[in-house]
Amino acid sequence: MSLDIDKVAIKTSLSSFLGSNCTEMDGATDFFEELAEKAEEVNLGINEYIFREKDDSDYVYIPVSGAVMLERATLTGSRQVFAFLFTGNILGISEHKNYSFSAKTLTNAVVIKINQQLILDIFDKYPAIAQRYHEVTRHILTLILDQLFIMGQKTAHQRLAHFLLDMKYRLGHGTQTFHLPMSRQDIADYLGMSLETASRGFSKLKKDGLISIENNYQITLENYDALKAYAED
Amino acid sequence: MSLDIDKVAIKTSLSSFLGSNCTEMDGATDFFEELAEKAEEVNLGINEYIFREKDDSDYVYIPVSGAVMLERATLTGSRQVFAFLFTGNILGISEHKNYSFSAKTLTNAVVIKINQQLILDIFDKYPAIAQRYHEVTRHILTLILDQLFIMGQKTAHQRLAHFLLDMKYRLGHGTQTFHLPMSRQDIADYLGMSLETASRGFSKLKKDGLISIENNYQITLENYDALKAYAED
DNA sequence: CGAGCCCTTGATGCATTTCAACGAATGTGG
DNA sequence: CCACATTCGTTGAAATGCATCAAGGGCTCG
Repeated sequence: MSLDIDKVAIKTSLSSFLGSNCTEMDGATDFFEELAEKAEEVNLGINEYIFREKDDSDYVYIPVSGAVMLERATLTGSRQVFAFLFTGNILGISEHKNYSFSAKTLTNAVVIKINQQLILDIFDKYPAIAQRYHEVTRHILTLILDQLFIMGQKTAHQRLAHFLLDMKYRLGHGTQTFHLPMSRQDIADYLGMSLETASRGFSKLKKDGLISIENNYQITLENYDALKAYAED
Repeated sequence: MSLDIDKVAIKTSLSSFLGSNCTEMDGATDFFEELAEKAEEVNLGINEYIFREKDDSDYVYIPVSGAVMLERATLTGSRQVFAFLFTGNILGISEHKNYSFSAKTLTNAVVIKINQQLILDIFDKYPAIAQRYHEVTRHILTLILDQLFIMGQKTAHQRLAHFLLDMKYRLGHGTQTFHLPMSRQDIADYLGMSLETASRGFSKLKKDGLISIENNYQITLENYDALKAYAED
């Protein structure tokens, strides 16, 4: 009965992105059954593209495990990273006809793949789900506004501090230690700085005793309050 | 019958933001009637706040005339401008319970004020309108992503060039000349640079023959293609 | 005509990028 | 199992872009 187990995983992921309170909504149970039936799981290796910019945006994806990066490349070879996504996040929700960025795995990953049209059809049956879906879109919009705010305001090192606080929140699972799945270059492209400046930022925060670093990717926040104070001016 | 004239203006603005094709949608006519009946027009002076960050986001606004700026202030007195909005744009659509930024007029302005709950109620009656409304939200999201992209990639002068191209598109009405309703400081806070850097950017573009400037605010693009090439690396 | 505001311009210092070299970790084939 | 190559991160030095400080100029409005 491995098929059923798959469907359980899909339902768990769906409810994690829709919010736990969603399971008590009218028609939510039916909705989960129907969507889980038609969604599919995809296994991906490291550094694989889930979709590319300007591809037809026919699908929405939800990572079950692993980490994903949203990026856009320029003509001249530079790159902007828009977001890092982990388990329970959602990709492609805000796209119209074509994706406006590429999605690339940072690790091996399993993602749920759902047809957009399927979701639109389901909205007609379950208006409460449609409402929740668009709340998620609006939430993403406020997250991007926050990111835009940070990009405009902060110095490079402060932006890095802010990034680490965000990663602690999303990857720390209640602890001060977490593993970064992305490279220094990825971080630099996310925060709008050079690789070297990102690296120097890590070194400075370490020297000041705000963080400690093991094997480049394992980070511990040694003084959460001080790091927060540093990030916020 | 000045009231009826007001309602015509409201309907015109609604259709301009919902897209002209929307008037041919099922139920659109009824929708316009109903919304225009319950919406109200507000007259505002220059430098007035339409709403402030953290106010209850009970209303959505659509400028009929004038220009509006979305901004967020920091504890330390600096400021990030998120967007400049003109006739037919919409404000507050993506907010959940509280606004995540303030909206302030740059000029005298007339805006249509619509209750959010009213819109939600109307969605139940006219699903096609709900669909279109959420398309607008998604479109706004892609615009902010573009802005984030620019903030990360470009040098200060290139960001300014990009800004001017955007303003030409939105304010030029097909010509190469347009009037900027915002100050150098507003532009600087939008593009994440100092007032002086913004000013130097204008001077440089003028010196290079890409633009000409009358009275500080009246801009003409003298060489659109060259400006575009400059903006895009 | 004068006051006040905004914009421009110059000079200086600092933050960040760029160029370059080195070091650590990982993987490969002999 | 050990050279070797490769990739990625760190660090230093030089150059550059931008912010800051400061002064002056042009509009606008009373």
